[in-house]
This record gives sequence, structure tokens and C-alpha cells, in this order.
Amino acid sequence: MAKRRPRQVDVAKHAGVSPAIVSLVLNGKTDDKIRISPQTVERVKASMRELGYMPNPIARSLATGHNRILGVFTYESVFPLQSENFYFPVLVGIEDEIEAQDYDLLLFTRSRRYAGRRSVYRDGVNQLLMADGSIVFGRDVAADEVARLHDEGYPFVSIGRVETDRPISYVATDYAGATFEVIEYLVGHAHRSIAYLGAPDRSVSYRDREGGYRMAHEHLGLALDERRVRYVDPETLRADDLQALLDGGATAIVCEHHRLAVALLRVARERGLSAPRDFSLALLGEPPRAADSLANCTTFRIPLYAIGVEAVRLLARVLDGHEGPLRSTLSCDFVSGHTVATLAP
Amino acid sequence: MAKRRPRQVDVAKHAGVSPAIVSLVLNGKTDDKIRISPQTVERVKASMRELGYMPNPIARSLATGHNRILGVFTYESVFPLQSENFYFPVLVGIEDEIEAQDYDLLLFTRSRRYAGRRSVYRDGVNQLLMADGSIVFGRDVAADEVARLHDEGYPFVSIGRVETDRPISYVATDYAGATFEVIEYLVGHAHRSIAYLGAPDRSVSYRDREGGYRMAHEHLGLALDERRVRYVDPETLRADDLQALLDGGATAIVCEHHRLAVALLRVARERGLSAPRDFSLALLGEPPRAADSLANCTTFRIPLYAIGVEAVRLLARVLDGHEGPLRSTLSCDFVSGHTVATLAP
DNA sequence: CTGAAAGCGCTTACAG
DNA sequence: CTGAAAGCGCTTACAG
Repeated sequence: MAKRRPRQVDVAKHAGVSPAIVSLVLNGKTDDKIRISPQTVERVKASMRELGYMPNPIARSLATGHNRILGVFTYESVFPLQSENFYFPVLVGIEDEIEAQDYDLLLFTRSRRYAGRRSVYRDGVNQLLMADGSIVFGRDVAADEVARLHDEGYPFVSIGRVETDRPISYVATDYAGATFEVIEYLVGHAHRSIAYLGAPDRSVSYRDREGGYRMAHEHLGLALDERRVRYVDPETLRADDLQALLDGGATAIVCEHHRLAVALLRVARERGLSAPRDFSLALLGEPPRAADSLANCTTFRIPLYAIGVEAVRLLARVLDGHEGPLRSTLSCDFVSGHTVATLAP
Repeated sequence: MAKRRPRQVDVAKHAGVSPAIVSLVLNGKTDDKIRISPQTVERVKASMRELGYMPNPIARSLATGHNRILGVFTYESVFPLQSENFYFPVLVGIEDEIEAQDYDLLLFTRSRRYAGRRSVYRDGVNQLLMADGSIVFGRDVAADEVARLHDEGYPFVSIGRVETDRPISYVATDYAGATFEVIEYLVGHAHRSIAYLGAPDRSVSYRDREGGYRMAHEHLGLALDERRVRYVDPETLRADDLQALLDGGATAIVCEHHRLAVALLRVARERGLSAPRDFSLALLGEPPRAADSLANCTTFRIPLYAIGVEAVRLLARVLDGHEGPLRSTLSCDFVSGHTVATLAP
């Protein structure tokens, strides 16, 4: 049958040299200090061709300690290959840049199958080790796992700021700044009393937005009424909730999440209310295309593709030996939309 | 600094056993014939935890000869991660099934950078060797490379039939059958004289369609006029070409490729002609969403997602030791559309 | 039931 | 300029 592939020794024997020479010729280390006679090089190359030799990349990885493979791990429950997925453009950016950096791309799809929350560790074993380095992302990057990865010395970059005391590398999105800008815009339209509708789960990116909201109040000299900051599940949002905010004097509402905004518009309709007629509305982050009711919403655009690209760039630098954490924060583009009206004095 | 990761020997020493025992415990080979005392197992596990040991997957790959990684290589110039890409749904199917089969997914993005046509071989070296097996696809899977892969004994599955004498595994699309069905449909609408507009490049999938066209003529007892079979570049298609076909008696036209159909409708419009009023039109394969002018075209749907899934299934069987080539041919769904009219007698 | 050894196929100091 | 050897970190027969 198919006789086993020739190995380096076979080539060495065939060419009458030692395996080391074959390795050197293979890796083109023939010009530096270690000089091999041109005839020898030619003889080795001829033998390689003749025997149809091709080096085993696994063995090479073991010997060198790297393999030019970059891994991608997501904490999302579903791999972001579905193009409607929020993270899909990030993945495209990652892929493009991994190609540009001349790496292959390993998608850790296996891990998904293991119970409970997704985890980089399976039975306590780091699943990323096959790749030279990895990018991890998802709405909820697990701070403890990331800390452990760091402590192990595994090279990785997180997409999304992670709250940990470890000096990890990440690319963050400036949700705080973008939210600040939205509040500024509302204030520029004469709003002084802006309600904040947040998700019940206070993940980092949400808290960053809220931070921007609070900072804007401080910097712009607006009074902040805590009764106007509400965390609510879109499922349970009632028309009464909206009414209460408006009765409390709010003239504008910002929503952390598109589902909150959709729910808000729905309950508004129940009462015959709409934006921007009865209240102004801004969304803190781009809505998915499918959310028709938000097509013209005032919001900001998250640079998803660029985030993916930047993550790979940082990872490449880490792998090139950069010491210390590497961090980038990318800003969002404000989108004025049509759900904010100037408040009549 | 970060002291190097503990290896198996370290655990062995710590637990006072030989490395072999650690390996056995690690791989749970503790129940079969080789029995290790429960205390020993516990001691080893405790040592592993204590030292924070995690096995090196590369070393394991080298020793076992596999790593539960499946590769994906495309002959397309651009990786099909762009969601508008024809092959994108195939990739999604591949990814889903690779996950289901508990493998990781290695995307060979590196190869793209190497000059000329895309190739599995870089400087003569098979780039796929890192993965246990791979799926290759693209509009033009290189028959010579695929033959070589087969001769080397590398496990792979091709998406798309490949014309080679080697018994390779592939999943094909029944373009011939689908085209047959289209012709049958046209004949059912009283057409007897059906022109065939093909691409100048006669890649396998195109020839399969043409085969279906010819077979349909034979089986349905239709005369086939070779002057009605034309290979033409969509760029150079002229209104005169259409006119000539119609003057020659053609009442219906089938197009191999959506760009041909778009071009055909364009030149038709120049003459004030349209389908299905002045001629009937069918497209031999689903148009991309962006092709508005073909939104209602009579055509057939290519089961792209299912093709990806099936390819992974075949590959998994090959890796499970199945001997001999594995082949699947998936059929397309006819889409009646609105570009075919019944011919007045 | 456990240990010592060879092997997976490379690369890289280290001698000559 | 080239060879012999050790090492990368595992697994798997093979002895005991």
C-alpha cells in the first residue's frame, strides 16, 4: 500500500549527509555562518524531490515551539459565523489580518460542546495550546480564565476590556466616550433630563456606557437623578415604566441595548407615543440590520471589523516578543439618526 | 519570570511514578487491561493539579499522529468569509458539522499569499499536513493537486466533482440532474427549441450542466441544434447575439451563470425585449441576492449548507478508517420563478 | 500492576 | 564546513 512518507533521515541517507544538513537546507539556513557547499545543497534538494519528502509540521512545531497558527476562541454560545451575528464582522477582520500577517487560523469549535458556560479549559486543560497565540472574545469574556491564561504565560489578546488585576492585552471599544458624545448631542438639543435604560446584567461594556453617561452629566453640569437610571429586562418592560420616566420629567431616553430600544418603542406605541415626537431616543450601539424599528435611530457605530484587525495586530506584536500588555481602544462613529428632536423651550 | 510549564516528567517525579503512568492516567486508560491502583491514580491527579500540569497538544499530536483538527482549503482567490461569497453557506455548514463531530477547524489562510494560482503546496510542501484531514473546494479545484494529495495518502474530501483517475472522495452537486429538470420544465411549457448560454471556461460544474442539457434533449426526443449552444463571456455579450438566437428559432434560453443571465437581460432591454414576454429564461443555479434583476428567475437552488455538512461527514468517515472513496451527490431544488411562459402553439 | 526504553520527526547547540 | 547527539513532550509496546 501507500508506503509511509519519507522522513528527514531517509533524505539524509539518500543524499549521504546527516539529518542536520537536511534540516538546514530545508530551512534555507545556508547563507549565514553555517555554510554548506553548494553541491551538497543541490544533492540534498535533489534527494528531497526524488523521495517526495515533505517535512512534518507537527514535529517541526514541537522542535521549534511555534507553528504560525493563531487561534480564535469565543465565549459566545454560538460561533459567530452566522452572518447576522453581532461578532461576525469582528471575525472577518480577524481573518483578513491573520492572512495579512501570514498565519493560519484555528477556530476552537470543539470547546463549545462542553457543558455549562463555554471555557478555554477542558477538564482543566488549556485548549488553546495548539496555537501560537489566540484571540478571545464574546459578550462575557471570563475574567478568571483570562487571568489564568495570563498566569500561565499563554500569549493572547482579549477583545473587550476585561476587569482583572493582571496586565493583559486587549482591544477595547470606547463605549464611555461614545455614550458621552450621545449625551452631549442630546444636551445640544436642549435635553436636560435624560433617562438611562440598562440591561439587568452589568457586563463590562454596559458599565462602560453607564460610566460615559455619568461622566457626561458631571462634565456638562447636569444633575443626575438616580431614579432615571433603570436596569430592566426588555421582556418585562411595561408601558407604565416608560410613563413613569416621562412623568418624572425625562425628555430623552438612552438604551444600552437594541432589544431595550425595541421594547421601549413597542410599549410607547401602546400608549400612542412615539419618538422623537413624545420623547427623544438614542441607542448606545449600532442596531442589527434586522431591527427595522431602529433603522433611523440615533446611535453610534461600533468599528467591529477594525476591532478584529487590531486584535490580530496586537497578538502578532506579542508573539514577536513585545513585553508588557498591549492595549488599544477604538472609538465609535456617532450616527445622528432621526429619533432625537430639539426640545421646545 | 514565568517558570516554564511543568512537563509529564515533573508530574511523574512529584508523584513518585514513571512518566508512562502519568500518561495513562491523563488519558483515562485506567480501566482496561492496564490497571493502576486507585491510590496511584489519585496521587498522580493530585500532582497534576498541584503543579498545574497541562499536556502539550503538539507533543501529543506527534506521538499519536492526530490532533482532532480538520482543515479547510479553498481555491477561491478570496476566503469565503465574506457573507456575500457564493461559498459562504458551505463554510457555515462545514463549521457546524465540524463542531458536531468534535473537531477544531483550521482555516488555511496563509496559502493565499503565494503567487500565481492558489495551491495546497508551498514550495512543494503540502500545507495541509497540520490537520488530520482537510476539505478542499473552490470553483476550480486543481485536479493535479488533488491527485497528488491522494497519492500521498493525505485524507481529504473535495467539494465538487474532480476529474481525475484517482479514487478520491468528494461531494458533488447534481447539476446535470437539476439542468435536466429545468429543460423538462421548459418542454412542459411547450418549448422545443432551447438555447444554451455557457461560460467560456468549461469547468467541471459547467460541463455537468451542459451534460444535463444534452441528456434532456436525448431523453425527451428533442433535436439539438449545436448552433444554439453558445459559450460567451458576459462582458462581450451583444444584443445581436440574443437576436441571432431568437431569429434561429430559440424560444427559451438557459444560462449557466448568473452573470450571463444578467447580461442577457441587459442586452434584451436594449432591444425592448424582456422575459418571459419575448423569450423564456432559466438560470442554472441560484443567483446571488444582490442580483436584483434575477430575483424572480426560474432556476434551481444549490444546497450549499448541506454540501458543507456532508463533506465533513465524509471526511470524518475517512478518518475513522473507511477504505475506498466516499462520494455523495446532492440534488438541487427547482425554483419555478416567473421568467418562463408557456409557448403559444 | 509498574518501569525503563524506544519512538513520533523535527531543530539546534555542540564538537570536531 | 559537517556529524553525532541531545532535546522538544508526549505515547506505546515491551519487559518485568
